[in-house]
Amino acid sequence: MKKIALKKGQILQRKGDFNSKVYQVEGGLLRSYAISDKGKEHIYMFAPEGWIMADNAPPDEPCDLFIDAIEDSIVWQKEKDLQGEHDVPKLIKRLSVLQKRVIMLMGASALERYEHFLATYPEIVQRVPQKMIASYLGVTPEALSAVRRKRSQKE
Amino acid sequence: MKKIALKKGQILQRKGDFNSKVYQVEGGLLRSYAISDKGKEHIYMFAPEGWIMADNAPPDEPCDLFIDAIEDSIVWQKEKDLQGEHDVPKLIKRLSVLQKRVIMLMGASALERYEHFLATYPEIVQRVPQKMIASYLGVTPEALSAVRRKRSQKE
DNA sequence: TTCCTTTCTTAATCTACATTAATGCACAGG
DNA sequence: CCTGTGCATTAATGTAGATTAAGAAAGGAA
Repeated sequence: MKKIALKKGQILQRKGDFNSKVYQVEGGLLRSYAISDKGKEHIYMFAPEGWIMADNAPPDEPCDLFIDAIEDSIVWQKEKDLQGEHDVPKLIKRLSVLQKRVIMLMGASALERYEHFLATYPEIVQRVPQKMIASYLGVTPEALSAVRRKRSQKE
Repeated sequence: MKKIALKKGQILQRKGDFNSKVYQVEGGLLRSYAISDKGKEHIYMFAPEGWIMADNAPPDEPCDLFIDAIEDSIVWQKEKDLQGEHDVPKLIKRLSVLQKRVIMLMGASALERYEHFLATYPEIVQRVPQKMIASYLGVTPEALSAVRRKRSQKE
């Protein structure tokens, strides 16, 4: 277990790395993202203080995600120990959350995705640039801007 | 561990059930699906013989998915034992697959999704009605029909 | 401060997919 | 056998969101 201090923008893990670690965020804000074959960046998740960030790849396979710091951050790096005190209920909870996200992605409009983001990450809306929120939602910054305009008109 | 014989169309699990089970498919074909608040059906996965089918909900939470039989089927029903011989590497593998699917869903066109489906389930294309494939891909049957037409023209 | 780069927003146009509707087919029940 | 019901396909029209382009606002480095 190792403590790591990160500068904003610093990369913690690259796609293709083996033996990816688990990061417990003590302060700051991380993101993980994939880069498609067309070169587009898709943010997979955010992790503010108190959250866990990890690629879900098995340790014998290369990981799929990049992880970097959106703000200066402090994280604890842990090994993914296969055996041992692996918290099975926590793994199942992760599966459940992912499953819900898949279901959501299949049916939801840009507006609904934005509402879902707000519900999932209420504390970080102000700390993340719009274009990253758009990337997380899977829409363009222009589309997100339109969604926000419509929302603010209604209230 | 209990053996269950299912008729085509028979429902094995409903959304909202607690303590959902794990099903090992010995023969036939199952599907799991969600129904959105607008009443639309989204197929989450298929499970032909040899596959495992389960909702990923923790046992203390209601599950999200319906499971039913696309063909007459035989399945083994197992409890989700929290403790005990839970296969952690297998759980991690499931996470990894789900993560890849999320990334795919965020960036892929209807054509790409169809290619992905063919790669994932090569053995069942003939056994599943088009409209269910469309539902799995998150597009309408009409859109799938157009994709298939384009593909066949090219080759 | 000034300059430069990046981000956000607005608007015009384009495109993939949804919706609606009509038609042809297959198969199940009488 | 006829007749209904559901499925697949095609074509038309509609629409959410992508793309392109331009200008305004915000942040960093000298």
